[in-house]
Amino acid sequence: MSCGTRLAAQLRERGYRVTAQRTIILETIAHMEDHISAQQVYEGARERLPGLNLATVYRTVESLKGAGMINMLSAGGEPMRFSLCDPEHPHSHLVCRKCGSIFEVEAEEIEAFARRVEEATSFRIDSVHLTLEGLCEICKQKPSVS
Amino acid sequence: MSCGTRLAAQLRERGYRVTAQRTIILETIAHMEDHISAQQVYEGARERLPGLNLATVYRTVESLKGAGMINMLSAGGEPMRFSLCDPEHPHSHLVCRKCGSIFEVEAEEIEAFARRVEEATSFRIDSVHLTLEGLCEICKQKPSVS
DNA sequence: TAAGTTTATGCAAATCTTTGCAACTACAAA
DNA sequence: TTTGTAGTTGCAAAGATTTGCATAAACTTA
Repeated sequence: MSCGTRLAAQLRERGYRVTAQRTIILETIAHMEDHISAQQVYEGARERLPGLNLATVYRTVESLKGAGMINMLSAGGEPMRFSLCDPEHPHSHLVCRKCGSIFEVEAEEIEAFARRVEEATSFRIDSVHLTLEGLCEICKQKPSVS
Repeated sequence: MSCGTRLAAQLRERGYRVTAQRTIILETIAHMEDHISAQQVYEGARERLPGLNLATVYRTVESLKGAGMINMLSAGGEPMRFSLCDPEHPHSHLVCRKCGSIFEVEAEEIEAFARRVEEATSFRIDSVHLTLEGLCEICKQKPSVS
């Protein structure tokens, strides 16, 4: 079973229709190393699906997030970025608000926290999103605020 | 010492200049009950400072976040919302992705997690942001995806 | 308190993201 | 297969957010 097929099955399983757009957008995100922006997803996916529209990219990532298949990350000021979910290794993001670099941090205990909240409230939580913002080692050297 | 004066002192202390715009925007956010959008901050603040520009609101909330004085919350799809920080009661947000309702959840342990990450890495973390997205009690009744 | 330096603001334009609507397509059921 | 229905997409327009640049204001130092 190919990577694309598996992802498609997962999509369908969660009640979403499997379309060429969704499949290709998902694969585009899956194959990129880093967290990528809507524009990058658009450009990458369009090589395989020329008629693709940017609005569809936005709507699709929204659906994919709803299906719990991707993560969305909005680092202060910068446009939103996406990456494939890895349920085995939940992680949070460490973002430098000066240079924009992004690091991933293991965060299983955050998942545990979410499960406790889920039990304590009547919510069904299907997406956990922790971002730690600050200054990276390099940027914190130089003072200057703004 | 009035509320505004205290906030202004806090701003200056952290290296930011105290301007009428910043003071009024901060007070506007402080006096609102809920998390409010840029547009609402703009409208509220403009009653006291008619010449105010929306771009200034955006730049100011960015600074205020940098100063650790406000929280920013982007609930799936909806525009960004802001609220005053309460260092005594760090909290995370529980957002329903269907009806958009927002609840606050105590989250001191998340702060503790951030402090550990800060020790383990070379980052200086000055803003912690946890959002739990899902379906609230009411919305999780009705099935239907999209 | 006046001058000088640096940062913040307003304005307009650019970018990023969402939305309304009509045409299209996936999937279920016949 | 064919048909019916509901969910998706493309397109264009609207809405949200950021940015460049010239001017104005805040803070520092004398």
